[in-house]
Amino acid sequence: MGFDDVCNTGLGLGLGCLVKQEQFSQSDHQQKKKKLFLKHDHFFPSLTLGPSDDIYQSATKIDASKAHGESIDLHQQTSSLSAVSSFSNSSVKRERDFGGEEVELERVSSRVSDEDEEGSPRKKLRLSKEQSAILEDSFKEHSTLNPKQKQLLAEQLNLRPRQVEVWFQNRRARTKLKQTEVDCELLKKCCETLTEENKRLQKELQELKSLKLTASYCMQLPAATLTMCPSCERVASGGEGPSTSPFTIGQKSHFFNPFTHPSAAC
DNA sequence: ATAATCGTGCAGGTTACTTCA
DNA sequence: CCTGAAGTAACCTGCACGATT
Repeated sequence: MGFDDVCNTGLGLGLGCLVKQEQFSQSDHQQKKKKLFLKHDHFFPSLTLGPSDDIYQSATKIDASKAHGESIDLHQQTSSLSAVSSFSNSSVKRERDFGGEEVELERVSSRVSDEDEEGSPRKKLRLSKEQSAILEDSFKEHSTLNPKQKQLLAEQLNLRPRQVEVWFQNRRARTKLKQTEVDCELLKKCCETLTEENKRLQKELQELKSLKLTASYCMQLPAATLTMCPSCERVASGGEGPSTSPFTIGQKSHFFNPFTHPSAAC
């Protein structure tokens, strides 16, 4: 009935999530991790990949309020970043670039405390509107980064690769959270629809039961043998067996619908 | 061929900071 | 000015996987 029209999901909570092929052609490493993506990251939510107003609202407001231009903003962030670097206990790790040669990249180890020698708490920069926009564009292209893309983005944005990496991780998490909320809302609606459908069917069942009792009483026949077809008005007794009976109550094709045949009642 | 080890990246969760109503 | 909520950068932990030994 209307359920599919309302829900139109088939409860298949792919729910508008499409497999994004691009994700599987990011890099050799990511191709190798295809299984992992299939498990975790093969949905590409339709609602959250565009620049989400609520997500970027604050950043926009910040920049609008600053009104000093990007250069100042970037400069502030640069100094902020250098401050971060100074206390980040930056362990130098080696990341392979695509030529196979190893490039030394300053990298904040995620397993190392982010306090510097003085024990000052971690600083937190705010990405500028421009930086956010570029990151967002990149995320639209591919929600994961290979090392070279990460490095290029970091250079372009004057950020550390680690910061780009973290931004993408957080962005994926936000996307997933949004999608989960959407899915949850959809499930709620489906649940409500199913509940109503269930109520309606229960009610219909009750009416059918009472109708059946009334009909059997009027015809003075045992309820078990009542097999009259309302359309052809032929009556078959229960003793004739299902093979010879043109219909039974249980047979859907001849099932009497009291709602479409109200005049057939006694 | 197989197991152990290492490096890396990710998801999920948390913390700490910023901004704003 | 104070405060709580929301947003988010940065971090931690555990896991999976591939490469190397």
